[in-house]
Amino acid sequence: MIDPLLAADEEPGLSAAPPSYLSGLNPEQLLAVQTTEGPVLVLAGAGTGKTRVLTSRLAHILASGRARPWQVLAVTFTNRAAGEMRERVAAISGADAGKLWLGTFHSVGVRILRAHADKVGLRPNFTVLDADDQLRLLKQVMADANLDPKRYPPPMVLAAIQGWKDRGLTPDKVPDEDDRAEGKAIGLYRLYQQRLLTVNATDFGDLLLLVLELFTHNADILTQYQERFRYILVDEYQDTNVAQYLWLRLLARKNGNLCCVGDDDQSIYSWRGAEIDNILRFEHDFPGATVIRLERNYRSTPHILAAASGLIAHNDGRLGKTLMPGRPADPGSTKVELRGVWNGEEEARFVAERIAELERHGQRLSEIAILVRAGFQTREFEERLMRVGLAYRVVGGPRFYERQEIRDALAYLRVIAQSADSLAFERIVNLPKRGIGDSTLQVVHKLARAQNLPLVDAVRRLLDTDDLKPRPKATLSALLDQFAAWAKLAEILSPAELAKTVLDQSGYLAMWRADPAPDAPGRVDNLKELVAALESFDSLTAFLEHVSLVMENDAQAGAEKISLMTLHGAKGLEFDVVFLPGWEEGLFPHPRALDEQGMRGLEEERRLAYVGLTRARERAIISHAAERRVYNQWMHPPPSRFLEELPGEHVERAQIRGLDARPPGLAERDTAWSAPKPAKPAATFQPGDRVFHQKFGYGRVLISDAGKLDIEFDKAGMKKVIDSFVAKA
DNA sequence: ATCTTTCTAGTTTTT
DNA sequence: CTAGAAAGAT
Repeated sequence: MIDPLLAADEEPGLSAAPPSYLSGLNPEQLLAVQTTEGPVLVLAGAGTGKTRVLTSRLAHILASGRARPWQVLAVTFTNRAAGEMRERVAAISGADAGKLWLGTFHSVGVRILRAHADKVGLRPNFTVLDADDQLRLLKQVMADANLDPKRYPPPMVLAAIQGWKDRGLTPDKVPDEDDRAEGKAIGLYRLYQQRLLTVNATDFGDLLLLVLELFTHNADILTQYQERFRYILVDEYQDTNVAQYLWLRLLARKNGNLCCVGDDDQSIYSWRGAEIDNILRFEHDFPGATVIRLERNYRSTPHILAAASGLIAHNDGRLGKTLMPGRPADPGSTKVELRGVWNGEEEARFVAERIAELERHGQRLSEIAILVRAGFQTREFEERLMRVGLAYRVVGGPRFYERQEIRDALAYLRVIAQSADSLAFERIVNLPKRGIGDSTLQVVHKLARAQNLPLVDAVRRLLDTDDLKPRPKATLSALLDQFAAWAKLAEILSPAELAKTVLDQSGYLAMWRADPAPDAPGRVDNLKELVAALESFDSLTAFLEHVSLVMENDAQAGAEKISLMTLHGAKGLEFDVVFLPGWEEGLFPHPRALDEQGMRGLEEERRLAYVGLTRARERAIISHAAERRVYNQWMHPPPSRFLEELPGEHVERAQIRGLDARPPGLAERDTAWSAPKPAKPAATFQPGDRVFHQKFGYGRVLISDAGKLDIEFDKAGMKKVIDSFVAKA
């Protein structure tokens, strides 16, 4: 309901005081909240109160009676952001925030798609496949097409398909010259889409692409949504891809009330198809747009702000914002701290010691974060923190729903909810072991492919023939009966009860109980946890959708623990103290980003560094190691080029040394030099030995003759090498 | 059909 | 190094 008093506030002269949700906003923020009509681009620098503006704007639109909750579409980038926004809008404007169309692009997409599934060839209970299933499906399609996966690596083909989907391209719209895998990829894309429809499933990209298709081919449906959504809000606009842009354009075409909030300096998802041009071109795409800049930063100390600004200034192609300190300079505030260490181990020790020290001075652990470039870097810190007894949590680490036993259990539920889900069926058809092996499945696959059937249907038909051997046939027949029985049970049991029954009767739980492996009990526990998680859902489909779209891992949020996460994962968060380890060439900027994207890649890495720095309120502590072991290989990376780009007057080197001198701490810690890596024993090599060479990588010895080796290297081919240059692998 | 061994290839970020 | 696939053994 609209509060008439609040609505009256909009009438000039009648209002006694501005509504409470407007108080405390600075002039730019206020403008961003109150400019409700027409296209608006809000360029919100880090820490400038973006979330506040978004929620106030939503509240304002609702409270002023401009729209009812279900007439507002608000899309965010993460589920976390969506949840937070819903909560805050509810707190400000009271009722009905639950009726807002508020969620990620993908969750809004799936909602629309389920309502009109028939229009795109799906049934409403379609499954959303995760990355793993996508790849398996593509591998099957490629096998059917007799394509050698060695020659055309499935992950590359899948990446191409995803890239096309991100750009809103269906198979027939992909230009021939964009084809990959020697002209095979477009055809595979088409077959892959066909197979998805057959098994009544979509992948992530489809949640955007198919909605786009739905809208462009059904003018009436498009109109319906255009009229419904009177106001559209988009968060993190810099990370939208082309498909999402086209989506928004279609939906906003009618009334034009599109407000996009973003920061071009924080665009870090180009590898996922994000198109930074979307935000750079907004004024061009939406003529007459109002552009509002939020440049007053209330989060970080002036030193941190200046360091981050100085760094990002090295990027070209920015819209240009200048972050101004919104809080007074505190004479006691520290500069950005920079620390060189000997190796990764010492880095972890340094960070842990520093944290312990801060904690002694009253710093809360929940306000400390260690932000790394790549997931594997967390391990060293975990080990150290565990050893010294500092509580931590890894945010976005291995996800609960991605564990093997959970995926297996989910596969059972998926088949029950949607029998055509062939990927799920295949996963559990022989789990626990039922004697259904390759040869049997081969027969099933052949029929399924020939007739374009889901696997279950293919099995059902084969039961009437003699194409299957008697024993597997009987087993499959029993299994299908079991599935039918469970499907019936699903109608009367709660999802949690159903899951319990299925895990029991299928023998899946018993399988793990009987497993002597040390991790088996943990898996049984996880399965119990899964059942517990199911209890808060009243429909199986709702739960499965939650699993596929909401990959959150926020169970322990708020606990008094250090947060350990990737830089990507930290976007949108803030902490008192932020550690930024691993600022070395070869790690950060990540060479792969450079290889694939060149200058653009470097700029994105720099933005990532910027995001990292601007997470910090009080302290940012950067470190780099002189020596690091990566995959069994010692690297001696120079410090990251980003270090030189930080403005010197806002940075404090912990110990004064030249950037490329030996790392500090070395002279004091003579152990580091006097006991370097154990001296290489003069190893002798036999033909057939696996060896490692600093330059040529791994290889195999073919001939060994008086210290001279002929080696066939995996990558570099045949080389003659002196034996002291290689080590046993 | 399933278990065991051998080999190879891939190593970032995530809705 | 390690996961996953292929090949070989039971």
